[in-house]
Amino acid sequence: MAPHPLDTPSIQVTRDTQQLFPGTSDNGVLCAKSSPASPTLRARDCAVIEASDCRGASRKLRAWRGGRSRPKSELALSKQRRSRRKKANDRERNRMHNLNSALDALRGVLPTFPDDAKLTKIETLRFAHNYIWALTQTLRIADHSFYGPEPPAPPCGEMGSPDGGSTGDWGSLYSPVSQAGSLSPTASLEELPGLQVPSSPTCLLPGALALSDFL
DNA sequence: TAGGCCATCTGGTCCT
DNA sequence: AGGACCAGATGGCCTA
Repeated sequence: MAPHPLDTPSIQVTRDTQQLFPGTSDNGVLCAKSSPASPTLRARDCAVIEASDCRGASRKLRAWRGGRSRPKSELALSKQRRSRRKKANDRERNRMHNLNSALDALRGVLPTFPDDAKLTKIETLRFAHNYIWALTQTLRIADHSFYGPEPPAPPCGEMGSPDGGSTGDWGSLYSPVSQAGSLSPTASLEELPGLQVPSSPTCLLPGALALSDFL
């Protein structure tokens, strides 16, 4: 298990240590970023902050200068901005590491074929969604078969995914719809651990669904 | 070599 | 004021 980023604060000498907030020009014009930036960044960042240029620029400028507090030197401001950005970068890095850890945990409970195959992020999310949906349907069918024909199964048209049916971009009525099946295992649905496919899938699991259909 | 995936940096926005 | 979250940009790595 990889060390948690929070436990081991990452000390990375990256671009940010070299070119973060190059500072201001002599006349006090703030040029926020000099690294290769997007056109939008170029348009909005390395511009002279003037009221006529930016929305609420005067307010930003006042805030940037420290509001009503004692004005700081340009050097101090530059140091402060650099420090804040570095801390923000660290937090963002940790946040993404946590997100990836959660994603790894999710991968850990999802069956993959072969076992060491690693799903991408989007595949993991789609697979998890559809896998949960399939398990839910399996439980529902199992209940029906155990307690008899009643209560009657809802019409197929009312069976949506676990999120209430309004799946949006996640899928349609039949949730296991392949949207990006880059992983192409040949295993059938019956091979999914803990997933017992009814002998008569009827409308729930039409046809022979492959694992790739869950992605 | 093009395309996909990913990590990281960054500025903006919202919230506490 | 500062943190969380988000989306855009960028560069690196890998594979077909």
